[in-house]
Amino acid sequence: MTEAAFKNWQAVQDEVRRRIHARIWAPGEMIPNEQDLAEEFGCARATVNRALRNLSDAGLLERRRKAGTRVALHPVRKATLNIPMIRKEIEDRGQSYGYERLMYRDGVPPEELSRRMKARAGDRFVRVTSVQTADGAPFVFEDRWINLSTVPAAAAEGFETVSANEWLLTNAPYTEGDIGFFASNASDEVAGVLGCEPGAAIFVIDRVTWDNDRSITGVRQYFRPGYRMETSI
Amino acid sequence: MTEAAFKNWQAVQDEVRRRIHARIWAPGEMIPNEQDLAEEFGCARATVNRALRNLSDAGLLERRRKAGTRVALHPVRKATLNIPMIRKEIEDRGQSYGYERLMYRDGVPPEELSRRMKARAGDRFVRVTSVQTADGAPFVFEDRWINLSTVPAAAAEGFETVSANEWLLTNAPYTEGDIGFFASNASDEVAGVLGCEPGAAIFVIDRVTWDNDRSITGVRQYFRPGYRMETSI
DNA sequence: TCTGGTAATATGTCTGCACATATTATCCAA
DNA sequence: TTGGATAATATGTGCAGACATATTACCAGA
Repeated sequence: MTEAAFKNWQAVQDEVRRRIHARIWAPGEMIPNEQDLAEEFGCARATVNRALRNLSDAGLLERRRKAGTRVALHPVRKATLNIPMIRKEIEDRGQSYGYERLMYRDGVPPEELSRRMKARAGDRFVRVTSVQTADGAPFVFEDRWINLSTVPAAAAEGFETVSANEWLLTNAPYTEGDIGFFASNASDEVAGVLGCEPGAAIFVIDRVTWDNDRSITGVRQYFRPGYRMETSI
Repeated sequence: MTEAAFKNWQAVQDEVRRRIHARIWAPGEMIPNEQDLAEEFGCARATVNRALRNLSDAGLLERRRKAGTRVALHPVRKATLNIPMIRKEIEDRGQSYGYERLMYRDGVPPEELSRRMKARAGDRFVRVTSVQTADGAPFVFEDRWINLSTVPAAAAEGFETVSANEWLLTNAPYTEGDIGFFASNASDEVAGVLGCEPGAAIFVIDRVTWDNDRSITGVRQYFRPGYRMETSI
C-alpha cells in the first residue's frame, strides 16, 4: 500500500497535480472535499488545505466556500515575472553597468500619462531621461516623470549619478503599480539614444506606481533591439 | 491600546507592510523573529508565519532558516501575469472571436526551436499556422509546432475549426513551460496576415511547453500592432 | 410562483503544541 | 590556527480541534 505516503503538503500537492494531469479529476470537475482527502491521504485537513490553496494560487484549482474545489476549466496559467532592476540584470550577466542622465527638467506630463497616474490638480512633476548601458553599449532608454508632490525629496536629487529607479526604490517605496508591455517602432529620439535604426522594433515597459493613492512615478523603458524578457512556469 | 488588533494573518501582514514602508524596518535589516512578533501582536506564531511567508512570496521579505527574516534589499517585485487564452481575452472585451487555420504541414522545426524544445532524435512534428480575429480584424498570428511523438492524438486533429491552443489545453496538459516576450519588426508574411505595414513593431510571445521532459509544443504568437499586455502589482 | 429566512456545508483561518531541518555559532582538539 | 564535531536557533511544517464566514439548498409563507 501507498497509504501513508502523503504526510506533507508537497506530497499531497504532487498527488493532486498528478490526478489532474492524469484526468482522474477532469477540468471543470469537482474534487472531494478537504476532509475526505485528508482521510484518504492519512493527514490533517490543514495539510490538504495548504496543498490545495497553493494549487489554487497557481491557477490550477478554483475554490469557493461551500461550493467546494474544482479543477480550473481554463488553466489561466499565471507566470510570475521579475520586474528587472536594470543594474542587477546587467551585473548578473557579468557585464559592466553604466548610467547616464540625459535630461532633467520640470514640466507637466502629457495628458495621457497624467490620466494614467491619476494626477491631482496642483501636482508638480519633474521629467528625467537617462540611458543605462551594458559593457558600454546602450541597454535601455528611460523616460520618467516623478511626482514631486508625493516625493518632495526627489527635487533635491539630480539623478546625475544614481538612477531614478534605484533612488526611488530605496526612498519612495510603492504599494501598487500598473505595468504594461508592448512593442513600438523606435522614434528618431529613441533610435538615437539606443544607437539603432529608426523604426526598429523596441520592447517597451510602461509602469506607474503609487504610494496608496498618491502617484509616485510614471516611467517608460525602451529596451535595445533584441531584448527578450523571459520567465518560466 | 491597539493591542489585540492583529488577530488574523492579513492584519499582521498589513502591519509588517506598514513598518517596512514607514522605514521602521529598513531594507536589508533584520526583523524580530516569529516568536517575538507573535507575542507582540498577541497571536500564534503560525499566524505570524503565514503573514511573513506571504510577504516573502511577494518578494518583500527574505527568509532563511536560522538566519532569520530581513527586509528585501532589492524588492524584486514579482508581477503575476495571466497568460492570455486568446479567445477568452477577445470575448471578454465583448468582441466576436474568429479563428482560421492557414497552414497544416508535417515538417522539421528549425534548429533553434528544436534545441529550445529539447527535441529528441526521431520526434515527429507538425506545423500549424493560424490567425485569430477580433470583430473580423486580425488579432494574432500564430506559428506553432506540435510534437506528434508526445501528442500522437494531434495527428488526427486538423485544427481547421478549433485552435491548437484550446485543443492542446484540454488534451495535452503541460507541466512546465518557458515563455519569452520580445518585440519584432513585422516580416512580409506577418504583415500580410495581420494586415499591417512590413516593419511595424510587433509584440511577440514565444512559448515552449513540456509534459515533464517531453516537449509538447513550441509556439510563437505575433500580436497586431498596438497590442498591450497588462498587469498590476 | 416568488421571496425571504434558515439550516447545512465547504473552505478559511486561528490556536497551541510538537518536531523537523537548515544554518550559524561555538568550542575543542589536532 | 584550523578543521570538524556539536550546540543553539529561526524558520518550516505537521496535527487536532475549534470557530468564522461565505454560499448554497431548502422550506415556509405570502
